[in-house]
Parts: sequence; C-alpha cells; structure tokens
Amino acid sequence: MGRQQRSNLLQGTLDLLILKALALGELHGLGISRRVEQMTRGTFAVKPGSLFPALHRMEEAGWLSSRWGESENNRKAKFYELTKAGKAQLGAEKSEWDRISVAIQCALES
Amino acid sequence: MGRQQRSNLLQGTLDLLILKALALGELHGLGISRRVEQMTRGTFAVKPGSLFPALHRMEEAGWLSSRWGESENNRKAKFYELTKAGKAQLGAEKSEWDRISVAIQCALES
DNA sequence: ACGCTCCTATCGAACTTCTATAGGAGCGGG
DNA sequence: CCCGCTCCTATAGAAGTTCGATAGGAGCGT
Repeated sequence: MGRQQRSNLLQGTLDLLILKALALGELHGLGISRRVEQMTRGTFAVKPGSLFPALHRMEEAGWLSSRWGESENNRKAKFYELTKAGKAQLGAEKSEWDRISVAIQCALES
Repeated sequence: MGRQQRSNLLQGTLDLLILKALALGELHGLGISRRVEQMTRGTFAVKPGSLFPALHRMEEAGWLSSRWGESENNRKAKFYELTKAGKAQLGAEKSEWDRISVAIQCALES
C-alpha cells in the first residue's frame, strides 16, 4: 500500500552514493549502508532490500569487485571495492548530478 | 531495448518541475513541456508519454485543475492551473528538493 | 486536397526501490 | 550449554515512474 521511494531516496541517486561511499576504501554491505547514512547526515538510509540488488547490479556492470572476508565483528562479510571502471563511473555520475542539480536549482529560482 | 529514464530526468523530479512551470500561470500540456525545457535551459525535455500521465495523476491528486480552451494557435487545448493544494505541494517539494540536494552535495564534498 | 504542425492520449516495456521475509553464524547472559 | 540478539547477506513480490511507440483529430498554408 503506497509510497515506496518517495519516503526515501531520489531514484537514480543510489548508485552515486554507493560509489562515493566506496571511494575511500573497501567496505562490506552493511558498512556501505552505514557510511551512506553518515555521509548524508542521516538523510538517506539505504535498506538491505535496496542495497544488495544494487551491489550485484553494479558488480555485474564491472564497477565493483568483491571478496569474502571477515568484518570487524568476526562475521563473514563480503567486501566491495571500486574497480577502475567504477572510479570512472563515479566521476561521470558526479558530473551528471551537477548538471541536473544546477538545472533544477535554476528552474526553482526563476 | 534499454535506457529510459537515465537519458533524461531524475525520477521524482517531474512533478516538481511541472508544478513550478504552472506557478507563473495556467498553461496547456505542450506549453508546460516547453516551459520546463526553458526553465532548465534545455537540460530536461518532458516527452508526451511522460507528461500526460503525470498531469492526469496530479489532477487526480487534486493539485491541478483543468479546463478546455484554445491555444495561441487556435487549437483545442486543455489548460492546467495550480489549485491551492497544488501550491502547497509545490512548496513541500521545493523543501524536499533542498533537503535532498544539500545532503548529496554534502556527501560528494567529503 | 494534401501535408505539416499542434495538441492530447494510451499502451506496453523497462527499470528502480521498497517492504517483507529468510537464514546462518558469532556472542553474551542465565 | 542453550537461547536470544545482533550482524550480515540474500531473494521474492509489489508498487510506481518514466520512456518509446503509436494514434488520431483539427487548423493552416499551399
């Protein structure tokens, strides 16, 4: 019943935030989720049901590589890291965000 | 085959732009489309296949009211206007945009 | 009469994100 | 030692948005 993405992120923004979260170094899934929340000062919460499909999709696309390891709490965890293509993608999505953000700001001010 | 919204707008932004376009006065469908393109300096093009469903949806929601009239070119056209609820919605979506935009900017700068 | 532009409209495809659900494995308290 | 809690990954199903393609009517100029 109703409302799904409106309550949370702007669609198309998830990839950008994940890429950015990984720009500082590898992280496991929930770690990414936490860092995104941190980076956006609590504005965006990435839920598991959004996160994992996104990670698989992005790995498929060649932007991420993963390895199994152990978390800080001795749990089995999958660590993700940006590939070279992933860094390029981050750059591209940043530019795209700027372009869009500027256009909308401009529209709202007129 | 591929690509649909990625090539154009950020999802969730269409309503905001339409509301803003109508803030200056009533317009018919294609007029809205043109004004959005203008306001965003050509960054966003709202295609008919996106526009009309959106207009119907927003009228259904009570944000818009419509009347049949004649365009500047003597064509039959449906003119849309913001209702009181529509103006309120515009305000809400503006705030929401700011909130989101600030959060992402903040994430990208860190 | 013909084609072009203007204007509205709908359908089906594609994609994203959400809620809900599931389960394994370490860890601490009783 | 067992039970429940947290951590971690994962999938299925639903909902909603936007896009491309397509359609058609009506005015206008040639």
